[in-house]
Formats: sequence, C-alpha cells, structure tokens
Amino acid sequence: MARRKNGLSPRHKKILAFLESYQQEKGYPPSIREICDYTEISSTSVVNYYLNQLAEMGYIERSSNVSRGINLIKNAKGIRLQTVKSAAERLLEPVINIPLVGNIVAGEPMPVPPSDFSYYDPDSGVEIARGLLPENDSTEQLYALRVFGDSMIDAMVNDGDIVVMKKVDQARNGEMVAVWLSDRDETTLKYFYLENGKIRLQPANPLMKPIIIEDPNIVEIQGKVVLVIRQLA
Amino acid sequence: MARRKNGLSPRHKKILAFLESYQQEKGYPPSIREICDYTEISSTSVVNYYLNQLAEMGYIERSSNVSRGINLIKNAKGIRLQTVKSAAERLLEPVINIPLVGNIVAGEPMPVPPSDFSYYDPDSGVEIARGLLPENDSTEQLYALRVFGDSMIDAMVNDGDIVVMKKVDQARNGEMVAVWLSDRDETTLKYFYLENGKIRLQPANPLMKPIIIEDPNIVEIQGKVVLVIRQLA
DNA sequence: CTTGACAGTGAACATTTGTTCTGATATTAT
DNA sequence: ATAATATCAGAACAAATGTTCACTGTCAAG
Repeated sequence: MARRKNGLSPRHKKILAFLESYQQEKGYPPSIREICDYTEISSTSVVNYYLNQLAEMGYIERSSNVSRGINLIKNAKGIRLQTVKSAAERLLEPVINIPLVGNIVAGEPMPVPPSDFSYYDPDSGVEIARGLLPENDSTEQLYALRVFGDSMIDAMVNDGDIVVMKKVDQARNGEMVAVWLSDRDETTLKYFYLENGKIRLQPANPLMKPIIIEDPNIVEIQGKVVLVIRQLA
Repeated sequence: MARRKNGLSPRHKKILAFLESYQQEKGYPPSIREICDYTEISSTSVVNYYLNQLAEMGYIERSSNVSRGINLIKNAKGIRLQTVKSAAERLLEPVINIPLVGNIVAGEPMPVPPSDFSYYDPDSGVEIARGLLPENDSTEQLYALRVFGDSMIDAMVNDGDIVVMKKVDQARNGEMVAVWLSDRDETTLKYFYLENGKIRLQPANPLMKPIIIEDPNIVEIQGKVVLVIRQLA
C-alpha cells in the first residue's frame, strides 16, 4: 500500500479553513470552483475528491447535486460549529467557576468551606475548563486555595499557585491530599498511603523523604488535590 | 400609490423563517425553487421579487448569479444571526483549545510549532479557561507541552505536568522561559534575567542556585511559560 | 522492477439555479 | 370607476455548478 495518511493533509486543512472563513464572510458555502481558486487546485475533480474525504471523516456533510451543498460540521481543530446551541449543550457548560475560599499556609489550618457552600463570592472564583477536571462528577464539592509562602515546595507547589481541592474525609492510596497534622500544627500537601495501619505521607518531590505516621488520628484529611495551577506573568 | 406596507408581510416572514430553519438544518441556504416549494409560491420570479425586497430592507444580502447566494443577516424578529463565530466572538469564548504539540524532556530539544500553526490535529488539545490566561492577546501563539521525566523538578515542574507556552524569541527579565542550552545539550525551564550582558537563569525552587551564562549566544529561547497545570487522579 | 493506492489534470456533460420577460390578477388611492 | 402600483404565473434562457471520465504522475511496499 502507498502512503497512509492518518490526519488531515495541508490541503484538507486549507479547504476547511476556507470553508469556515468563506461561510463566515458570505453567509453561504463556496462553490467547488471557488475552492479551486483559493486552494490553487486547478481541477474541480480534485476538490470534489477532497470534499468527499472530508465528508467521510465527518468534517462536512454534502448534498448531491446541490450547488454549494456543503455543511461544515467541525473545523480542522475539531471544534463543532453551530448557529444555535441546543439546550442539552448549554447544560454542559465548558467552564465551571470554583470558589477561591482562601490561602493555604503551612503554619495554620486551611480554610474549608462548609458542607453546604452553594453560594460564594463570584468575583473570587477560579475559572476551570471542564476538560481539565477528572470527571463530570459533583463539581459542587470543589473549592480552590491559593498557596501562601514557600512552605509547600516539597509538594512541588509554589508560592502563588492555586490548588483545586475536592471535599473528602477519607483518602485512597495514591491520592494527593491536604492534611492537618495536629501534633505539629501544620498543614501540608502529600501523597497519601495507608499501609499496615500506618499512614505514609509522600512528598511529590521524589528527592524528599516520606513522613511515616504511627497514629492515624493525628492526620486530619481536609481534602483531595484535584488540580494545581501556576500562572506566570 | 397602492398599499403602504411598513413591516413584513406574512410571505416575507415565512421566507425569513424558512431561510433560518433551512440554514440551521442543512448548513447552507436554500435555492429559489426550494423556497418556492416551502412557501407554496409557484413562480421563481415571485420569490426572487420578495428576496430583493428583503435585501432592500436589510434582512438578507444577495450575491448576483450565485447559487444559494443568500446571506441571512437578521431574522423576522430582527435578531442578528451568524453561522460561524467571528474572530471577535472567538475572543469571548470561555474555553480555548491549545494544541499539545509534544513532550518536553531535559535531554533533547523541545518541539516548537511552526510560525504558522493555525491548524493542528484536534485530538490532542488542552482546554483552558480563558480566565486563566494573562491577557486576551494572540491566543494563536500558544501551545502546550507535556513534561516528561523528573528532570524539571528544580523548576517546580513534575513529570506529567502540562506547561502552556507562548511563542517568543526574546524574553524579558523575570519571565519563565524554556531555553535550549547548546553547550550542554539541554532543555530547561528557568526564570530569565539579562544582567550586564550575562544571562542568569534562576530556578523556580528558591533552594536551588542560578546558572550564570557569560555568552548569551549559548541560550536559545524557545518560548515563555504562561501556565503550568498538574492534573491529579 | 512492478504494482497499486494516492494525487492531480483537463475536459465534457448534465443538472441546478438565478435572471428576465410577457402577461395576468389583485389591491388601493383618487 | 379608473389608474397606479403591487403581486403573481409560467416559460425561456444563460450562467453557475456538481459529476464523471480518461489520462498522467508520484510514492512506497512487495
């Protein structure tokens, strides 16, 4: 077999880009010959050839024997194009706003929102694309904290970073959690492991050594870290 | 003079409604004869007649001698319609999709997209809420890399983290940049400072010492780090 | 080297489609 | 009622447009 192209060739992309911009500008799709001109393809049959490929790949829909019968479904970036959003799509908001409830400092207990924190100050929220979050489950249980000071560097978390937390009271092995160590009055971010009745708190930095805690009662799990975000100038 | 109609006749409205629903369903405008069928007008000339009126009233735009050359500007309620989002509207998009172009590894040059990379494979993108990005400027210049290996821990960046980069060839003091050090064949993320003709590359971890580079030619700036994201299970 | 899938050219053809024309009918102002 | 204007019908025409076909060139696998 000859060349096996998986994705979109430059011509596919150029045609898709033209379909989008033309439709944008004119309000109706281009004819095959207009695509010829723009893409500098001399033959209508070649454009027809590519259009059929794009249709097979689901980027466009074609109608037989219809002038300009091209329906642009998604562009080269895979973004669906639609004039009107359906009600179902509106429910899947692409961005969720997570309340930024305070700072997390090593030396003092971290703020935890009440179990029912449906309302919060809207201007102190963090916008997160839904695609960044693990699941579409229970976004209600999420809150964010700003890291204050350099005390979390062993968790690979910097001053000013934002950690998105999920309210949990129990952690599973391997999850990164925020814990309050009552014996040393300290908040810390560590990977959690429960082994033989002991708790091992493992720093994210592989160069650092873990903390082994004999008495699990000392550890108060405040939440599970879902996302860490660092914004730079 | 005969009837003095200010507003839209039922036929005008019916045609406009058809234009909207047809465009919505098919993705391209109807032909005059298709409008005939729907509106139960037996003559193409009559539809043509009404279309010209609608064009004069600013509801549509027509292109001469172009099949289906109808651009629906506003519907009967005067609401502006747009099939494809304009560039201005795209700026208001709550989520932007940033291409994930590859891995960044200390030991080898990092991938940098070409200067014109407006299109890329859609299946490997990172969704970022616009609110997380510094400005609304030039989202075209952004790309993302996945960190591979533990070699960036001095930049407080972990294995698996995603760094969002902006294409720049010059850095300003205090910015975190990805640089290729040609003398030691290494890619690294550091804060950039140009001082007295020397370049100081400062690790994000305050415990680490900076690298001072006497010859600025050794440093190839690959991009500026805009955002670091760490997703946890 | 041969082969076959892929990519491209150019032209011919058939259909769709916008335009125009003649004429008829309807509505309204005077 | 009459004239002027608006609305409509049907057909013919020309242009735009999609489709198809024969042919050529390219590239990689066997």
